Amino acid sequence: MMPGNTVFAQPLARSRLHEEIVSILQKQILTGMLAPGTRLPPERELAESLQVNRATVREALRKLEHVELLDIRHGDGVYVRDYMESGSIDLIRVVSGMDDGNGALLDVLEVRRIMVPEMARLAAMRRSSADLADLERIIFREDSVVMEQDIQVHRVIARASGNLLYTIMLNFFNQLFRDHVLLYFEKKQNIERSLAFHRDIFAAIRDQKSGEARRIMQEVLLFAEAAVKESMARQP
Amino acid sequence: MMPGNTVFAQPLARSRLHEEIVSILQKQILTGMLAPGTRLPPERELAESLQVNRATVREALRKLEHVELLDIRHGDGVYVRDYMESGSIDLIRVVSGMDDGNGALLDVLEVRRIMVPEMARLAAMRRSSADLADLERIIFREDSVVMEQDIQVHRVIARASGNLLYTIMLNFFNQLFRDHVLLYFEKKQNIERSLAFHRDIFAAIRDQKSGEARRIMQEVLLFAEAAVKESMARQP
DNA sequence: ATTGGTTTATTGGTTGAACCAGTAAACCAT
DNA sequence: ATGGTTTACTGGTTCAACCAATAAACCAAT
Repeated sequence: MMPGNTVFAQPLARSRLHEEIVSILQKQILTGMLAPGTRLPPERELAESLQVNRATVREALRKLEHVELLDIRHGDGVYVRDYMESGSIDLIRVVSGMDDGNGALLDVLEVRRIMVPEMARLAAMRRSSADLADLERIIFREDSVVMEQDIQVHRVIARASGNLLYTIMLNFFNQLFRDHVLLYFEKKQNIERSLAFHRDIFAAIRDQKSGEARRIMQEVLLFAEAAVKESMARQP
Repeated sequence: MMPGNTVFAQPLARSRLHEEIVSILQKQILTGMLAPGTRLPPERELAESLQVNRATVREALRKLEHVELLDIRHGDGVYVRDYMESGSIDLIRVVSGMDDGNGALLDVLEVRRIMVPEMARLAAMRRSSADLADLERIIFREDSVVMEQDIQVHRVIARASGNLLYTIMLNFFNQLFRDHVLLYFEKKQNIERSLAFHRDIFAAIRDQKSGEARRIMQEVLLFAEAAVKESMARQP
């Protein structure tokens, strides 16, 4: 893969104004500065105190409503909800991005360690011949970058599991650990570990050996997890 | 519990205008009517064709951006993303609410069957004495409604697992199956099943028998799952 | 022919000032 | 005490602009 592209890899998305407001309020809610049940100032006041238009404030409040951090009641007001009662996984992204957010990342790793092997097991049981063909095409292609190959392998396995939620959660994991994955595939030994994994999981899924698929997935996850934790320790 | 409250149980939330727009676009994207990569008309045109103000359109588009169904690019335009690449669990809610949405609900049940017993196992291992006290207080209280009791039991177990993601996903499950849970606790035999479950899981967690906690949780989940599937078959 | 800078039309982002619509609290009549 | 009415406040929506980023067309220099 192309080395040294860490600087201009991302388009450095300039934050939009309403996203700034989201960050400010998010932080205050998650740190408890704004306790659950608290009633926020009216939109008009918020807009004035933030020196911003009311429409901009509204777009920010809307986002916080979507992640169930706020309760917006027409004619009444805006109330802070208890984030421990939220059912929005997006909250994890927010918490992960905070100062001591690595704890949340460890939580995600723990859940992934349980879910993804099970996903592989189901995939081995349920895979169609089309799934198998996709997997083979992805794995036995010389020109491709291993990292992209790896992501696609997981994606096809998720699809083969026949469970939409697995696909979505896999995407969620990939997004969350995007930076760590980039680092992971810098090391030659990790790349070789992945290639071996691709070979083995393909065989297991081809032969519909569900237990073995599960085991293979679990092993590679533990391996990758150790690498992630190590890089987290270095760059907190 | 109070019977016959099915009519006025919910405040029949009148949909806000921007939510209507969200529904319309969501449907078109998830059914493939709007294919990934498609560029939406400019906000101004959308507003005109929907006979609605641009600010209202924007709040709708914002929501769809949050669930990763749209990609909004300043100065460029609004593009439809591939929902199979979304990492937003909220999508499941949307899919579940569609015509053939029960498939998605079955997917969620399948994941829950894997995750929640593991959550109980961790809770038994990690529970603090405060967690245990909470659990005891909730379970051995005569005046409470069993359904609320049950939800709180699960909530404390999630908290005791020490993993924030479990708490959030549990909330997600509860919200998704809210209606089914209501039906579930109409039946006397189900209530008794839950009371026995509370007793057993409490003992397992108290004695920190993690394997047993896991097994007990798994059994009650399978039991409840069967009931949910049955009621799904009756009321699709 | 390619590169790099400039212009321009288009599109999302933000603003200000209104008005509509739902809520809760105070108030009043019964 | 109960039920209906008024009122002040708050979120929801609208309208009409202007700001800012993008892409495409264009142009100039190499």
